Amino acid sequence: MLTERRSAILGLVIDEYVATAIPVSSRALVNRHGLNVSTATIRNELALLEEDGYITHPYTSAGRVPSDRGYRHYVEVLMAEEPVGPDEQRTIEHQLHQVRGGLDEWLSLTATILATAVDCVAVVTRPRAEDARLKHAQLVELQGDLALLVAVMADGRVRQSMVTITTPLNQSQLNARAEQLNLLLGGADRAAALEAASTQEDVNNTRILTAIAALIGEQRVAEETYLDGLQIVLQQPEFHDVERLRVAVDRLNAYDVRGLVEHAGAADIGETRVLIGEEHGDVAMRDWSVVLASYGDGETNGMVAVLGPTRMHYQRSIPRVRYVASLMSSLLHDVR
Amino acid sequence: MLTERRSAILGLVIDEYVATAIPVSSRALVNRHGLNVSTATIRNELALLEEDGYITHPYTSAGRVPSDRGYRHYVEVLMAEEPVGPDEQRTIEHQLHQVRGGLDEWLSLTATILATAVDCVAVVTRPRAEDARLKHAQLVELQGDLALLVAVMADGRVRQSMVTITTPLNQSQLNARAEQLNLLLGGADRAAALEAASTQEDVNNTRILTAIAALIGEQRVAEETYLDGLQIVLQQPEFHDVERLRVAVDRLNAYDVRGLVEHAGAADIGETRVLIGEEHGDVAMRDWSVVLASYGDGETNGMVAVLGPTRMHYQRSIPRVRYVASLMSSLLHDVR
DNA sequence: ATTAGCACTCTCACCTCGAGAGTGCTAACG
DNA sequence: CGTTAGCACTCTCGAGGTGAGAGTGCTAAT
Repeated sequence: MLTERRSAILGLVIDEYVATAIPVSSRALVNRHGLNVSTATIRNELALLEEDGYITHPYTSAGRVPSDRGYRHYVEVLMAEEPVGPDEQRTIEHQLHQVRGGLDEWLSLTATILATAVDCVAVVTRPRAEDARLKHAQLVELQGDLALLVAVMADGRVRQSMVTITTPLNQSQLNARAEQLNLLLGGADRAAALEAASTQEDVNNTRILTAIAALIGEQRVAEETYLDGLQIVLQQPEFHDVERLRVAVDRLNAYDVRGLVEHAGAADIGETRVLIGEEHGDVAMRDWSVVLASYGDGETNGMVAVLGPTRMHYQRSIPRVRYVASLMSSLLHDVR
Repeated sequence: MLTERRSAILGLVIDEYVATAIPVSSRALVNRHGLNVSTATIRNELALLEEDGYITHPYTSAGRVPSDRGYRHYVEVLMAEEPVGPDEQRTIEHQLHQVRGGLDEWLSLTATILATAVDCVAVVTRPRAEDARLKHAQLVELQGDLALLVAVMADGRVRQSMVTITTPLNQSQLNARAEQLNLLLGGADRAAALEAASTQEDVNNTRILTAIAALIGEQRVAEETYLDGLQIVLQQPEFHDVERLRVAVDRLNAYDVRGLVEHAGAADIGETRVLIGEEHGDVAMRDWSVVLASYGDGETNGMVAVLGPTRMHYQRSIPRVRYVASLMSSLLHDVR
């Protein structure tokens, strides 16, 4: 059972540990929070909290460290979110409005801003329609029998690939051909494009349509996720140790952001998901937590997330991830 | 003066140090290379090499470590390149032919292959024409007064940006407009596009042409350089120390590859440049060396480079960088 | 010019040891 | 019965000390 007092003590333990990264002792709790009980009483409570699995012991005579379960309780029950103050909002919006370039630059800046705001690794994915549809295809003459196919998707993604044409066509012929196929396809998804490809008599049309289908279905993690903050998170005291630092660098390099999104499921817009330690399924990342939110209009969506040690400042990171996601939603809305 | 024997000894010191990462002693040299002189003689020679600045001493009683100057002499005079054997060639070519996707995937795979082949960080830049020229522009209707401008460059780059149109145009009107501007521009470079923009009566044309000019001139490092091997190079013994490891991660994240290319100058196709330690001008990277080569047809060029500690296996890395660059040149030629 | 010999220097790994931080338990207290 | 003082016990951590080992640099002999 989690009495009220015990619960409050758990909150203090977590606040303290998050702030210092040092296992917290009964004394530290009494001294630094003006409790009216003795350290012995606190020790009794701590022992009970440990029995219930909310905290642990690195070794017999060290202070207490929160467990995944402890953090979970904290995030769901105890924590008071630290709102994004007006100044901070202004700073973030100001930085975002600096962007002169396109969407990419915007997304990558967002990752940087978020990373510095919460001292974690930040990940932002490019907005993407659930079911990808073609908006417009174009063919550009390259050389001889080679043409460049450029496909613009309904969500604004632009993709290209090369297509070999059996008989060389000049640019105006290519234009005509593209126009013809655009009319034929008119907002097709991948399946429809493949279907169309299979019913064509003309070899070139089949090739082009197949290539279009491939582009519609294509997933390119590298170009669709923007990431920053590796150096920042590695400053955290948990990485003062060589081995841990090396492991962290390795892990973060190999870390599969796609897997993360899939495991978290599509968070609803406005909602924030928190995955603590082992909760996100990846054992290799058991010491890491993830806070993520989706943004977009429900049709075309992207994701904003931060990745940090389980000893993360949830009070700050959760509202900030939520704020940035909502900001992205509205900016995206304004642009469209 | 660098007598023949002294020079040979320098070679041995470097071979030894490159292999072990341990400062090399007079004894190690005599034992491991069957020299017919005593350690004392070697010590005398080492003292003279040190006087001339080819090697140094971490502290009074440690072995010798090569200096930048020592490596430079080694690379230019002493070194025997380790050729890329037929097996290795086959493996590399085989891996490269696996690629199904586009140029990007190809470049990123190249970086990975090179990184594992030489145990360094590998950098590959996307081929790019010296003076960027437009090949074809296209406008796609998005929503209301917003259109997506897609520009294909002569070197195959595809770039997009949004353009606001004063009065909404439907897709076929946009097509016509694009066609008109394509005819007007016909392979223009940035200056010509700006020139054309300034002489237009129509506001929309001016906007579109200005946007095209911006796209032609745009440099996007993130999307034009492919990098791999961070984890690999960090395995090297020099990074067993926490502080060095952290510094290396920081540095490599912040490292400005563009600056590197600029400082190295445009290496001629077929030529390999080596920048050792402080030679590349960036003090922060004084412990790092760079081996780079250009590839392409002289018009449309890219760069291949590896980045590693000055204690790099130059014998392997130089021929491998050269080989990969020439491979890229011919593959690029075949595709075009 | 080469070399054996030797004194000297510096590092590194290892050990010990005591201080300090914390806990857990017990017995007493209101 | 919850709370608390007291105390024994455990474990870590840093300081200091030490000896072995690795290497050099010098000198004097060949």
